[in-house]
Amino acid sequence: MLHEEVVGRVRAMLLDGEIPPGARIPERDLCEKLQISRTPLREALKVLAAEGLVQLLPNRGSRAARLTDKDMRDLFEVCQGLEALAGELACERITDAEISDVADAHAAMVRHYGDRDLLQYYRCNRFIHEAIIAAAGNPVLSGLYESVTARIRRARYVTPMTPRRWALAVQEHEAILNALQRRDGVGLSHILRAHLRHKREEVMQAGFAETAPLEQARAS
Amino acid sequence: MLHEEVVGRVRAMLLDGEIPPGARIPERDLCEKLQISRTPLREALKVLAAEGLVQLLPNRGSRAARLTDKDMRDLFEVCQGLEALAGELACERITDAEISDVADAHAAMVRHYGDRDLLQYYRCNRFIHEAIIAAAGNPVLSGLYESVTARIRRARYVTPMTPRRWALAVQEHEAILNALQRRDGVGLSHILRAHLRHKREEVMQAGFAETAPLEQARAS
DNA sequence: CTAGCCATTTTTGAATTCAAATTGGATCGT
DNA sequence: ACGATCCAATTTGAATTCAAAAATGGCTAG
Repeated sequence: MLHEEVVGRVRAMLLDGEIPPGARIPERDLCEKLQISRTPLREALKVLAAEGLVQLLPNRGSRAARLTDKDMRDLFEVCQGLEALAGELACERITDAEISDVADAHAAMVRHYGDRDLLQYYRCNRFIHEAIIAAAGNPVLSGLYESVTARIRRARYVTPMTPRRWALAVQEHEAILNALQRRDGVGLSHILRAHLRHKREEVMQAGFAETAPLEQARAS
Repeated sequence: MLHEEVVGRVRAMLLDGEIPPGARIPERDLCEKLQISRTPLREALKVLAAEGLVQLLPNRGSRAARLTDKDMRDLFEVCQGLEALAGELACERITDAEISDVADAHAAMVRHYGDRDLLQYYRCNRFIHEAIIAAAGNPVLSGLYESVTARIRRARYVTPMTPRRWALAVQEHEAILNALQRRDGVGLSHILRAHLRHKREEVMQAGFAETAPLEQARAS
């Protein structure tokens, strides 16, 4: 197994919650689960610690990082900034074909909204946002965006969505597509910022913070 | 030596150019220079690779990453986005005392401009930008900014500055301080974007890209 | 019966060891 | 003499081993 693969596997376990936030990570167990020795696993853990997904405690091993309300706010704020930037750049660089792809995804998303199919709605939603990032043609930006969104994804897609919020989100997405088609970079960046701000308010209000998960439930 | 210390030492060597861009990194040599074994060094290299400072070649070791023109453009663009975001947030959160610090640094910077003391000018310049980032009160943002600026720092501060450009930069900094004192977030973010765009044009025009460093000069 | 202390065990951190891949050079063939 | 191929030596990647730190459990004393 390649180094990057180990990092990817462990990252997925953290993001999927297979290793829950705050849980200790016993190297030995993970090693045999992944069928590797401790050396490559420890390399991966250090990389993930630098990404903010893992917390290293000197001489006491590592834990899955836990997001506080503040962390969540900070991540959303940065995400807002990155998407706004991506929106501006995308309007300068996106091709007609790419706009067409986004329009298709948007149409599909609106259909799923009509069906109240939240899962498929989110799939299209995510595709659209990622397409805008990709259209910015800036790998540094893409990398940071990927890293930031990965950490808030669960919160973003698990928070219950009220009919009121959902309708607003769809409306905002109409504006997003519109600005993109007009290649109105400044307009798009404003809409994206507002869109993310609303999403953040939604998530923060739901109080998703990964606080105090109790070290471990102990069977008595 | 602690893990983070190893990462820091090697990062410094890369950023200072002690290990020049494109140079191969012989693990063995670095190990004895740092007085550690290969295991912790390799952990550090993988972390630095994730940061984009080191390029890992499977089964062929690692090299100090080399920035192309495109990389430089991408990094500056992201930096622009981050500073713009920080500017907006800072205007909401900065204290009067912090504004006062920035004003002092600005005054000192203008004096150094008058003396044509580029080194001291840059010191104040950097302090101001970092103070704005810090005032945003967002550690995620600070971390990304630190990582991005570190990679372009040499280009940013080594590019020769024409009198024309320098005067413009000082003028822009006047506007930056002014917007900050008025707590005009939108205005500040616009000025910062323009400021960074000009800096980027300056650097890109100077053609700083770290291209073709010749594998190694060979004494015949 | 509880609290505090010490020995044991477990787990982490790092050096060493071992295997695999690559590189450079030498030999052989054309 | 030139080129291809094979072998040795170096270097990388990962497992194992060793040492140090922390957690655990038991023991004794109050």
